[in-house]
Amino acid sequence: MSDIGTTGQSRKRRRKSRVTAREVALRAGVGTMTVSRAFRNPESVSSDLRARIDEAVAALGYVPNRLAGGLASSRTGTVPVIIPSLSNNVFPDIVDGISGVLQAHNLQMLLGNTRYSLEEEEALAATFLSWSPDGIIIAGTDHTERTRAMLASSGIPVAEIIDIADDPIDMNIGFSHVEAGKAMGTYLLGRGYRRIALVAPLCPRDQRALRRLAGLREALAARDLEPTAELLYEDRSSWRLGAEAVVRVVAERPDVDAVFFANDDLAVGAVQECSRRGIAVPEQLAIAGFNGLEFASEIRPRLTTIVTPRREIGRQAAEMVVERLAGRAVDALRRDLGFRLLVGESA
Amino acid sequence: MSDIGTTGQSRKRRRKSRVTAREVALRAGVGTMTVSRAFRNPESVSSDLRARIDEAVAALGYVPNRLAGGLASSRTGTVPVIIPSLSNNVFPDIVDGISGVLQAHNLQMLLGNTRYSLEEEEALAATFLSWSPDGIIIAGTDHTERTRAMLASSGIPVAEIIDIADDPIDMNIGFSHVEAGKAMGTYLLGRGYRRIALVAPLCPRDQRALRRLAGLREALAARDLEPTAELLYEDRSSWRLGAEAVVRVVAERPDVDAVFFANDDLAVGAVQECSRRGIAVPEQLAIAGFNGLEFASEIRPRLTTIVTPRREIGRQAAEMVVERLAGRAVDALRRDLGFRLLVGESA
DNA sequence: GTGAAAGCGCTAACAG
DNA sequence: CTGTTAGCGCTTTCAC
Repeated sequence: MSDIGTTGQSRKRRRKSRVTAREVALRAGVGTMTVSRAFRNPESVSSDLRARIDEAVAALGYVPNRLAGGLASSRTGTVPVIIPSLSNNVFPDIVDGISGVLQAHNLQMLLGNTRYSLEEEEALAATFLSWSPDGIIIAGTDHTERTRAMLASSGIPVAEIIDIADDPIDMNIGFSHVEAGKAMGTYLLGRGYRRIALVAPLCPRDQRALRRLAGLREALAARDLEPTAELLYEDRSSWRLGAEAVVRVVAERPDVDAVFFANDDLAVGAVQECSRRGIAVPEQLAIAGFNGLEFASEIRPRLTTIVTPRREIGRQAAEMVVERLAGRAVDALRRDLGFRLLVGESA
Repeated sequence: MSDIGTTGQSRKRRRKSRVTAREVALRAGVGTMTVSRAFRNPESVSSDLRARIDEAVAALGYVPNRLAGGLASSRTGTVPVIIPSLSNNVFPDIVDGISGVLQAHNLQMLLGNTRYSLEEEEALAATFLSWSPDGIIIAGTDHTERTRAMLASSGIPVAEIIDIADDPIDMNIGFSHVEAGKAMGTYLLGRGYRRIALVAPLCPRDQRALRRLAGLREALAARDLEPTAELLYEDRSSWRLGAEAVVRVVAERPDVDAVFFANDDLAVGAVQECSRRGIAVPEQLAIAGFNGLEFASEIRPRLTTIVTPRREIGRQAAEMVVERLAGRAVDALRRDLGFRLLVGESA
């Protein structure tokens, strides 16, 4: 309607119909079916025809239309991955693990970002499902009812990752955030800390972070203790936020002897701020983090934290999906990969 | 073929054909066309029919098949984004900028990761194009011939981002990495440093990092100087790598008075290592980074670095694509967003 | 405002 | 190993 011919920059709205398999077939003097086969299973076509097809494909610049292929075969070779965030360093690791496996099996990964919103997650799930994916990997085990229903009735392999649930939709691989929090709590108590503060982001929902806190509280409760202070932030976790948080904690509750941060970003920011303010870590204040990101061991004092098997979670989740797609049964539908306490010098 | 009926976990290979628009139409007592319209432009359907359709959709759990829709309309509402890495903190910022805009315009972002390989980039481009995207955003301006050809002939809006080129495929938005490197070089020279070492990752190719070095070399050359040392690493950049690099530089060339790291990760690792080894920064050794990531200003001494307009690049790139799709001409096809020297205490 | 017909480009299923 | 026949489920186009 508003093509600006003169500049040449406004391309034709109606994309010039691409080269089709039939054109290739005509040029190569074969049937379209043979072209189709040559693409998906070259061995199933005689080398003679294959050569002629290859020539035609190259000459015409043919690119198969996957929409048509998907519509006809109802297999698209795509596996959407739905995660809450990209900036959180935790997810790139997971995604890397996933993409390596998928790529090796000629599956295309589609990435969706929920920004920690269950509503956006639901919208993403619906959109992705409307693309007829072969399988789907989704972070977390907390979803809206509709999301669960859609995924459950989709008929494709669904892998929920990072957290573990009692009633997964289908496959589930991760570790218990409650147990991890408890482990850290037990460790801190074992080191003699008693007045422990908790700091976590309250992203509209980061249920997992909250579960870690719950676990820590459990550990305290087992000794008839409770957190000396709790700080929940709305903002996205960052070093700066951790720095601010530790300052607030110390100001409001000078008696606190240890702070558990729900993630390493916060914790590292706090450690740095302490060193700037001359607060001795861990003598005056112990600091613990969560995730075991690279930089946690690069600062001094090294951060005491929980290392999570992120890449492995991604790898195994993708493999489970791949196995299913291959028609093979998956031996363990629910896998708890655990975690590891990494004792640094900060707590 | 190998359905394992007993466990129930091996779903039917042939997914039970989903609810179609016709079933909805039958139930609502309308034509399929009306169902289609009700979905895409509710206002164009009488409220009476719309209500009946809504009821049927809800009752049947109808989800439109986008493959069929895309095939028929040749518009899919998708915009693939091809980037070299996710773990590099630079890209999440860009992707965030992009996704915000796309989401607001009901476009779906598809993310592809090249791992800094032009071959993988080519494969990704081909795959994505085979999904009939509405537009495409791709990091960098260095591509294989075939990638360029495919993108150029695709007929859709193509935005190359982060770097700027003399002959972009279509739209181009970013900043000059050469100029940025030069700016840093000029700054370091202005501060009196003369024996400057360069450290960069030699990811099978991170042309942009190399261009930053080239720019710095230019600045030196303008004063008849050249780098005192150059260290190129194959591995992925990390704090650890930066720490190792600075140790090597100091060991091999104790006369070096400043080190330019091609990214902040390396630089921060180096600063930390120096503080551990008692090397005074910047008195004994000045350190400069590149990108302006959050943590660069959270360590002490604060890192001197170049802040790049990552989010803005993503935002504008997406907007350009959106404008094009709306049929409007884009005023500036090539945009240099510049960069900003952030002077910290490290150099 | 609504519907009927005719594909979009590919692949499943069969026949040869 | 190769070709033919039918669609996949939607949207375009054009009547009504």
